[in-house]
Amino acid sequence: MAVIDLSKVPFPENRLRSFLDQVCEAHELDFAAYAGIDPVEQTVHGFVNYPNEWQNRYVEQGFQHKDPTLLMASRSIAPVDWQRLRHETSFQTVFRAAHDFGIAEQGLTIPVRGPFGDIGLFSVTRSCSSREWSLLKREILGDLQHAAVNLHDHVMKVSLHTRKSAHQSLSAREVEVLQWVAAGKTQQDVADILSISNRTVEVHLRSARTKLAALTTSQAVGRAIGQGLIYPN
Amino acid sequence: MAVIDLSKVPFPENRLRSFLDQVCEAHELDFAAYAGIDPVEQTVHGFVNYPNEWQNRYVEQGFQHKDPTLLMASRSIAPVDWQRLRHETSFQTVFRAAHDFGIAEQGLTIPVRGPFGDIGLFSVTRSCSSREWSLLKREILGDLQHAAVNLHDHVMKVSLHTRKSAHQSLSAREVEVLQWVAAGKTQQDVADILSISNRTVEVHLRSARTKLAALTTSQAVGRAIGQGLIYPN
DNA sequence: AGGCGCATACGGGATTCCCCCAATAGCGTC
DNA sequence: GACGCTATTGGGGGAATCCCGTATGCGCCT
Repeated sequence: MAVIDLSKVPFPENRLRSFLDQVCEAHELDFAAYAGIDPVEQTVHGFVNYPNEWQNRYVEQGFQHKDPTLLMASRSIAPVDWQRLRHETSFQTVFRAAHDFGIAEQGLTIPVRGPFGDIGLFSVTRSCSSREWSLLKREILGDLQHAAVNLHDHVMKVSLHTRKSAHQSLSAREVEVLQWVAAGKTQQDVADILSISNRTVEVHLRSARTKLAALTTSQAVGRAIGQGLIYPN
Repeated sequence: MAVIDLSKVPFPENRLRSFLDQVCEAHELDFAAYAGIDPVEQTVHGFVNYPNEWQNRYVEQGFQHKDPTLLMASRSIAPVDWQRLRHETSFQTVFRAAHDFGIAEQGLTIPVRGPFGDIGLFSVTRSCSSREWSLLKREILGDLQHAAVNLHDHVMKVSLHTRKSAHQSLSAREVEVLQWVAAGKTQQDVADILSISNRTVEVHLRSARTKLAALTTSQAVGRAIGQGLIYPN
């Protein structure tokens, strides 16, 4: 998965970086970071506030693949406080390294999801005691949540044109067929249900696989569910 | 600024209703409503604050299928202010009817998405001028966002729990195989990847299908994703 | 009017999957 | 130690899928 650092892009995206600074300043935070995961393009758009040295180190070590804060938050609905991850070994690995760059263990990651399986992860950190942290958190969590949503909304709107070219949606018939297949029907079953030829069913499936860039029908079903095109059964 | 932290409230079912009341009271709102859409079970769990007469009317007329606030919010990342929907004919239809029940046109709907395609829609209304509304909105949007996330998180955790208890879980190996199949690998591919026989892969798949009560592997993949056992690729 | 996407239908051949069967070895539990 | 569960491996045969095509009609858009 390619990691694209938006802060180095000569676009108005540089405003995003300064937005992070504003958030930190307004809420007495040390650092903030955003990572937007685009499931279609398999890319991660990120921009952070952290020291450059730590950014480099982070990517060098491939921490984005094992960072428990990202893993946990990408499966969660609500914000994830890093304190709850203390006991995990991967947490130790990443944060022992982070400590050398002045990054504290107090922090949280807020996940935001869009309608196309896109995920935004907004993290903030602050060096302080646990007590202070929990007080501060209660006070600013609403604002952070709001900021996270706006951030992700903005980033996704920006990369909407990219998505449109890559994400061709399925035809109504293809969705219909795929939905039945996901419900455990064979091609012949679907043909009977829809009163069409089993050959035609196969054509629709083939087309759906192509559009979803799936090698097998099973993968196509998984992708379609992941993108909310069909519902699991 | 009063913040009701749902994460700390242990929820018996009927508390959800009173939580809506608390939100309204804390933020000077008239009504609040939550609708949780579970794509797996094809169900909608709703809690509202509205007058009972309006609830009945709403469902009678099938407004949930044309209500533009729900349609728009279910496609959006950020909160949707109802003012932006004024011009739509479906908005007129619904809100002309709503007006007779004392429900104002000032309102907004906050969408929240979970990792499995589940969507929560949290709506609040208030009878006031546009100016007042936009001022109030700016002040409480963060808290509302926070409340929406916690609400959805809680509802989904409850329904996930009931779901999990009903299903037997797969073995580690079965999950592993299924995850690779969902990634588009053939049985032989998986066999090579895991350095086992393709026959063994097939046995695991068969076992997984049986446990998931799936007729085909595609359905098993769909079910596994729907239950959060594996992740779409 | 022509181009394009979609839905429909058909075929042959290669591949894969699915289901029946049986067997061994490890690991934890009763 | 017997029992149960899991992981592993194997064969054979039939069914289904997948991939390579071709072809027609229909609607939409420029």
